Amino acid sequence: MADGLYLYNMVNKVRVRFAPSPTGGLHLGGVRTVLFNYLFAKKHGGDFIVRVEDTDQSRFVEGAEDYIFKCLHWCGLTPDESVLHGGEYAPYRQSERKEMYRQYGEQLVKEGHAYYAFDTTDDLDAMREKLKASGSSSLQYDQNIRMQMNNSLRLLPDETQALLAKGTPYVIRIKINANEVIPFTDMIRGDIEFDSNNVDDKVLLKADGMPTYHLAVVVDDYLMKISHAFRGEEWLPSAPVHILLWKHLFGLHAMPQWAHLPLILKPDGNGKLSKRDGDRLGFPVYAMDWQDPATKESTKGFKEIGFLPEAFINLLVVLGWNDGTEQEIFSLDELIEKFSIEKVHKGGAKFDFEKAKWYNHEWIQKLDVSNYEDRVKVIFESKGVLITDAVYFTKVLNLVKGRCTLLPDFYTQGCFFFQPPASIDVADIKAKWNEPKNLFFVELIRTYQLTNSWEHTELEKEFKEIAAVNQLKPGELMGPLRIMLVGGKFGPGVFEIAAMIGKEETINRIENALSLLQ
RNA sequence: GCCGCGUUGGUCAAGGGGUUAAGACGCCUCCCUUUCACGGAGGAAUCACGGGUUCGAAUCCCGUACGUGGUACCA
Repeated sequence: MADGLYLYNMVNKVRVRFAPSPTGGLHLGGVRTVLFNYLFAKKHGGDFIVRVEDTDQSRFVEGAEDYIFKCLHWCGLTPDESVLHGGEYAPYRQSERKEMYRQYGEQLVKEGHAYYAFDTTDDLDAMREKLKASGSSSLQYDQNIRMQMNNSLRLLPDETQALLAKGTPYVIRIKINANEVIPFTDMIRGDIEFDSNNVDDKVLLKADGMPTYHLAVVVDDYLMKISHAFRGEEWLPSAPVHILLWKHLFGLHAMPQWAHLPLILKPDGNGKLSKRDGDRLGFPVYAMDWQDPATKESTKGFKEIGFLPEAFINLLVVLGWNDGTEQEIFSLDELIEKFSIEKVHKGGAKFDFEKAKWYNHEWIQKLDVSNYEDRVKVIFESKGVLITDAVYFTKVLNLVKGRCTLLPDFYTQGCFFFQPPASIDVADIKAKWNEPKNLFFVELIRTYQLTNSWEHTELEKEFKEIAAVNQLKPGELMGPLRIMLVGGKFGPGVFEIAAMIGKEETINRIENALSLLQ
């Protein structure tokens, strides 16, 4: 795609928006849309606006709006303007802008680009049944059918006025002209053309006085001076309606540049990734834990299962974008520098949870533990391990971080530094246990009690000396020692563990295990 | 059904007329490690299909198939 494509709109400040509906948890795809918006804005020194699209009162969910802002905050994607952050184009909640939309709807009617429609739900159902029965290829309310319907196009002006005066419920529909080509340029997909004969007369203003998405998005993008509009691919089919609305209302020259983002697909099959797929396959789909206030059903989030925000952002951005090099790990600052909308793919990408975890593992290694030790501490304390020595805690985290993929792994990999193992795999030791080994450990305890240097190299040296004297292979003894100290075959070097937990604790654990072996 | 969009290993993908068709995740083998990981070295595995255009096509064109999105007074 040519670099100059979207440049003409760069004369004005870049302003982008994320426009969520407060209807539930924030989906991966939603966060990625935010991310692409945010990166584009920041790269070009622009503003990132969050506008709440709550025009469908029947789908409104209490708490969802607040939750969305919490997710954005966790991801580090802070809006410049929003319901929460204020801004000169307030209000940023569409329900509070309700009155603004009607005048544009009326204007369109006055200018002949829209009309009043009085059809009831039953009328519409009947129309579709009729069309289906007649074998029509389209079931839409469009130019072919509108003159048979109950609207101001077919009715006499007097009849329309009478209905209006009576307070008959009505909607405003856009009037799509026949035989028109509606072209537009998408920043990702290039030139696209729609035939107006395939576009239906969409409802613009609902009977309850609220705008539909189609009217609201155009009016608000204009009023909020949006320069570039990114949204999911599912919006592509309704783009012609928006283009026409821009043409009639504000002029095409003022229209933002569009980019329709590819979808995030389920790992198996090809459909759009849904919350259900996550439940079924065992991974989260929402950014953070979400509980539906009505059903009380709760859903796990990436944050809560132990993802770092840096990793979450990283794994999302590469789902449909990369900078053309081999680089895979990007910080937010690097992304702002390197992101380009033209490099976003056209096709959808299947979500791969294994790779997602790999990103988190990489970020755990890359970041200093100070970035996440507070969160890890909460995990330890939730399991009943109180952290009293912060320095010791940090040391442990550094020792085990290499083997951690998700934050809770720090607990499984490090809990034995704070308390004796909950269970010891005695059976594993017993399999090859004999009296000489028993005597070795008795002697090891005696030696360790007398040693004055409690340092891992020294402990290892003494351990091997005793083994040599007793003509035993150290390798056959280190396994048992590890199990005595940590409970199983995992964790860092045994002597490092012994050095960390200290003389008294080491000896206690060996003695305890020996008694279990009797 | 109609309309739109898409299609490089199992997955994410680079590549846009001439390449041994990068790299990553996952998988397998080996090395390192007397644990588990990390790390290192290898390996298996890909251009949806059919026609063109061309000296030459994963790359350009046309079909087909498949997938997916839309087809609401939902966004």
